[in-house]
Amino acid sequence: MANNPHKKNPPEDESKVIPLIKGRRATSYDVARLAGVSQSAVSRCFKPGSSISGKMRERVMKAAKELEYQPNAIARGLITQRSNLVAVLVSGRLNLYYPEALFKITEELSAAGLRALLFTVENEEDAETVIEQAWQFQVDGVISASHMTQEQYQLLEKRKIPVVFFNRYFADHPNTVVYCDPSEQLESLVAQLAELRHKKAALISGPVENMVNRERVRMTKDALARSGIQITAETQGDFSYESGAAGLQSIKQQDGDEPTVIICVNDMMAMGCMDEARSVLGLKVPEDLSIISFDGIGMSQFSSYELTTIRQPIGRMSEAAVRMISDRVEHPEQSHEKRVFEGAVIPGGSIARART
Amino acid sequence: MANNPHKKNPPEDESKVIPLIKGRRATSYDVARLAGVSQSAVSRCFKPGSSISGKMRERVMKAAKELEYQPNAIARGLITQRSNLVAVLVSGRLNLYYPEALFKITEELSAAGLRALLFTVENEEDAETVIEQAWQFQVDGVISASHMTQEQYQLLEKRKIPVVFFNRYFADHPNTVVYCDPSEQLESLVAQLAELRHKKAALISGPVENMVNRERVRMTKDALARSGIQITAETQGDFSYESGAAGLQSIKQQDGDEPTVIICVNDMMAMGCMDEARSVLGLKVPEDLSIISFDGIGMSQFSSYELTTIRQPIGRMSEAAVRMISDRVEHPEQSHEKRVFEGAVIPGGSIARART
DNA sequence: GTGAAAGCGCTAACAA
DNA sequence: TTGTTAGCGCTTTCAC
Repeated sequence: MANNPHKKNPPEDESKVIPLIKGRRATSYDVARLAGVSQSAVSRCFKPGSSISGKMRERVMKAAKELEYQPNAIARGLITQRSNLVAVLVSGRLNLYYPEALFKITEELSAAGLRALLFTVENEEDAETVIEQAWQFQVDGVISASHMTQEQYQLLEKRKIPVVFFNRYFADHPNTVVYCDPSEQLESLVAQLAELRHKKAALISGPVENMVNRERVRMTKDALARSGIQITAETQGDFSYESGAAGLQSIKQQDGDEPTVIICVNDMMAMGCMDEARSVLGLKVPEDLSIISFDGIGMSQFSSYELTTIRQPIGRMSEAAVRMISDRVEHPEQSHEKRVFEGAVIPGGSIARART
Repeated sequence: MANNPHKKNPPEDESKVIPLIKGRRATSYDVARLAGVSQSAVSRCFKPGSSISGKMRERVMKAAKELEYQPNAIARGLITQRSNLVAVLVSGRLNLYYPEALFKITEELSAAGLRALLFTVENEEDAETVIEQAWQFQVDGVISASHMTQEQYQLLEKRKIPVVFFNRYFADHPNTVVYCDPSEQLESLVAQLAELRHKKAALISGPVENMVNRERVRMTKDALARSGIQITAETQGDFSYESGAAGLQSIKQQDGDEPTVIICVNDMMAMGCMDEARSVLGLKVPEDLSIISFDGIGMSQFSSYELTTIRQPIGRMSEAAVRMISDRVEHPEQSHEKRVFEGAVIPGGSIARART
């Protein structure tokens, strides 16, 4: 080990003191030496709530400023067993709705004194390696807005790493979750469709392994059944714009009665669907065809679309997720909690009275 | 310090050995003890390229697997002076084009054995605190796709933290940059406009402090001048959809001849502009009004828009940024480099012969 | 309130 | 090839 400036402060063995050579980062020892105090005093100055005299604090801070000293968070993490790092797992592709949540989560984490270690997860193997990476980096917690198997979750549990799920959860396993339940709003939206004389609907769903998709499909079918609206066609997309467009084509090619309304599991597909209806099939939306969907992403309200959709309160959900993860980091044995937010209907302009 | 299982392996002072109590994370000492080897042997097994016998490796790996041991990256970072962390600075709001780059960068970093520590930066003060945070966490490097003052950059330089700028740089200071220069493509696009008989253009620019904006404005004016197209109106937006719509209104209210083409500094504003033209002003695009812009974000090609725009090769740029940052981490004294990518015209369908 | 000393879990120089 | 040893920069008892 080349340059070891310290270990025991005074008596100063001048021959061994490395005088902050160029480029070397100042350590608490350097500050202590300059201020003429012990290293532990320096440490205390940078720990909020330590008992320290004003005079001491002043001296130390002056020296610290002079040396541009900032405590080394890595070293601190090593001893406190707290990295202040939170792994944030998102799936990069699909769904342009996650960026909004991601940025909000990052900001909130920052405000809570935590840093976001970002991981993109596209599939199960990714999740596997990401979990190992996060573990190696001693993350204090995980916020997962991406796919994860139950085994992977249990591994994290076993390792006592708190996890908060964002818009997904395991029904048969206790876990901490922030979630949006749009069922009430869907109910009223579907009732509205019934009033508008819609009798036949088509459904464009998302990836079957995706929980948000499954839930939305389930509640849509329930609501439609209750309102006496029949599903005449159903097709599966992958949440993307293109798959929404393709979905409409597939519906048109299916036998059975023409639907008067298309229900898309997310906005992105609804936009694809709407564009396809207008520019390829020459249909007017909403006059010839109504469309509703879920998410309420920003672009769904651009005037080309003005989707009638059910918005998730992304901001509050992100805030809640961060609150929950920092609570769980502080109190690991705390019981699980599920925070469910309601959706909100954005009236938009993509529904109208059914063509008869 | 409650549980200290080690310091010196054999002779095993059984009274002091803590037998991996529940929940305690296995350390290299635990593995060493179980495998009956020295702790440093364990360390070597996890360092690629260490000289170690097959037999030893096998024994150690078996024990490691049994204890689910993974090296502690934080502790490793403390001694190697390499955190393997790279700060990624993005500006959250505005511009939905950054998410694409962000996810790509994260993936590439991951492939290079580096982790992305994500920071959102909205203004100069944010940048200030973010830089301090990054410094505390001993990041090996910074990829900045957000605002940063020259002083802030110099601070990072002084601290010997390599920085790669994404789509921005300081002209009067050496720095490492990945950049997209769309001027050639713009030249040909403007020539095309001239052929289409456009004589009067309006410009919707972005925030003046933004470099990409300034560059695009400059080269647009140059190109227009060379092609003999006059700028009859100019207005400033903030890169957002809404400001694009407002920009068009502002242009319409300005005195002077009606422009036949609007040039927007990014796609998002162009989309707002197009929607405003169509749905509020009742204009047909491109028949009544042509629009061109910059970026080539995914949604610019949705059939509602089909913008004629100049795409940035985000994927290659992200890849380059990561390559450059890991090079600079490895070789800090290496000279600066600027990698400039060309744009690519997406023909789209938002330009036509000028109305006369 | 302050300082001395003991590590957090790891790597790496050195010796064997 | 393997083990011993000395720290990386910090926090935290424990005396004083």
